[in-house]
Amino acid sequence: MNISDAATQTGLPAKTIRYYEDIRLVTPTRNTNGYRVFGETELHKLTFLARARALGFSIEDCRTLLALYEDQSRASADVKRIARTHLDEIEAKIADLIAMRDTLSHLVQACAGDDRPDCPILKGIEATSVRKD
Amino acid sequence: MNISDAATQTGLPAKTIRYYEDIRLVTPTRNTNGYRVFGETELHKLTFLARARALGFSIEDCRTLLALYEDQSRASADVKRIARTHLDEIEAKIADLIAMRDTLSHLVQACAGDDRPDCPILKGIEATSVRKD
DNA sequence: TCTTGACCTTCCAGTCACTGGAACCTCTAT
DNA sequence: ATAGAGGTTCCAGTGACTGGAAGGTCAAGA
Repeated sequence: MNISDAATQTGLPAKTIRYYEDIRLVTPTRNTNGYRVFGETELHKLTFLARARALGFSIEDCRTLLALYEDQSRASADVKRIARTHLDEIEAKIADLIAMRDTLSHLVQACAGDDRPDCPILKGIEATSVRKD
Repeated sequence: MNISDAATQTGLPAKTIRYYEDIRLVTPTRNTNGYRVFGETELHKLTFLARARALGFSIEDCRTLLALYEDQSRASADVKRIARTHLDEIEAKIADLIAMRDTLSHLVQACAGDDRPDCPILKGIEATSVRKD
């Protein structure tokens, strides 16, 4: 299977797959013509990577998770610790964004949005800081 | 006022302030010794930037907002449009993160997290895609 | 006066995870 | 034979800083 088929199968851009080989996340073999060949194993790994990335795991987390995925004698505690940490980071980001949204949506609502210069949004940026509970 | 005082006043790292000068967001004057001098105007601008950045506006949005902030004959509609667009992006990010969180927290809950290899998280990454409502 | 240490300066490189583009090679169909 | 769709490598750029090296400047104390 060539790279563009692998891209279609996994939903990853071909560029990204090449990048993943570059940083040694996958190791496709090569044809006599130099083209990458993706077998079932590499395709599985790419799919795993695509989904782990969609869950927001960093590349380095993905590398570790992939190693655990392939290690039949892993401890699930190792996986859970990584996932738990990542989950906490996601929660923190959500909280940050909600604080931003709340501040900003108040300001947007207060702004007439006409051709006059008076603007509660600019005043708000001048005066307010983002509240984190 | 020297850069470290400006940093303290605004809460921005000195490095960041230098960077903001580099990309022409602020234009402090210079002392005879070459040190940057921050007057009231530049300090105001830095404070405005720090707060706009805390609300998640991009640097380019900040540049535009700053120009509007300084323009006494602005139309508040211009400000509102930028803020509204940004607000939509924040909402989208929140939705993405909540989808990730929901998927991931289910997987974490299902995982025993002991020394056995059986792991619903890895299985979940293998099988599940992130649901966006 | 000299020295110490805390400032300040510039410039270069690195971060993260790709992405775009140039220049070139290979395969398939007409 | 040629056109077009694939493939390859390599280099540079993204956003918004951040770290670090190498060196200039200043105020206080011995």
